[in-house]
Amino acid sequence: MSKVSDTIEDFILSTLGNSPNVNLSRNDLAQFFGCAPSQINYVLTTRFNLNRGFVVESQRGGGGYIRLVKINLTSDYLKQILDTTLSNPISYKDACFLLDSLCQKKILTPQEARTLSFAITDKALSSPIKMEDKMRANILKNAIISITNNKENRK
Amino acid sequence: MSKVSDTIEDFILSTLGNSPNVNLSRNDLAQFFGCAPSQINYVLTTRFNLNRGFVVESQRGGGGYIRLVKINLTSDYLKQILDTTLSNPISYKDACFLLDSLCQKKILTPQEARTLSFAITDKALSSPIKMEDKMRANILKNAIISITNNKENRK
DNA sequence: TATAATAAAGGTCAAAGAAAGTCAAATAAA
DNA sequence: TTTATTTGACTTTCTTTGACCTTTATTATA
Repeated sequence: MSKVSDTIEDFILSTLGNSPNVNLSRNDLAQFFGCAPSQINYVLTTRFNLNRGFVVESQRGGGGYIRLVKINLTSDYLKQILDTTLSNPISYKDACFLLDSLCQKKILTPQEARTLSFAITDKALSSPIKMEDKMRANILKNAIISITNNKENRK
Repeated sequence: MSKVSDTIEDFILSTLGNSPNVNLSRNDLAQFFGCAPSQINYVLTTRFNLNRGFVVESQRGGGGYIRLVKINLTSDYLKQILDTTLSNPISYKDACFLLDSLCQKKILTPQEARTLSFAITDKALSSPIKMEDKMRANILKNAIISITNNKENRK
């Protein structure tokens, strides 16, 4: 019983294809999937956020739209991620999406991303005091800095 | 009078069959066996834990699920390491030596070892309560199991 | 033409619903 | 008696829905 949100996500991803952006209509999508319009917003905020490498623009009123842009500013993007996302606790799921997007932006190799994803599961970080998310952010921040720095030095 | 937990375990094992993973619904299982949902968790933690070669993933909320992944450690050497060295706290230095030796034994690739070494520095693990060594052991244990298992599955 | 009303988008937020997780008490088995 | 199992109340997480809000474009009117 696949979730509607997942279906919508897949649909948007497929309409996006390889192009760097796409325009959508919130109402049309909601109509098409027989859901509340606000569910489209839910999908956008949970699936197409900065962590996952997307920016959402929109316009209200007649002829309004929602525009999805895939971001690709590698070094600025990375700086931003380190300063924001990874300066706060982060859940395993969000961390995986982040790793994935860093991978697509060639900041990490798929193998590095995969290895890190294994190093930061809740189980791996299980601690008597509840701070897995905090540890995870810290580990990723340090690891990513080390990895990218290492690549720089090899050039 | 065979225990319900054993019956559930058998059932899960048979639905798993030879495939490396399976998706389950906690509520459906509980309903089917006429037991409390939490008993499913009991079965999972007692019968499908890391020691017995399983990893459990799950998702709550609408469309939630429980996913069982079977791991298989081929190397006896690795088994031993996980049961001894990595069942105790380990310093950064010792961890690096261990990663190196796993590398020489082709259990990890150099890149994997390097990535992990970045994930387990004292800085990455810095915690208000002194337990870096313990965290480090745990992270390595879980990451190495995942990595090696993943290689198996790709064969 | 300038302005006011209306329509046509999209946005927000909180409540309800749908799973799974935790933990401790009660019970059963060894 | 000790250990393992079973149960249920309570919690957390994720999804879905709907009522109400804001912004923008278009249309009607003075």
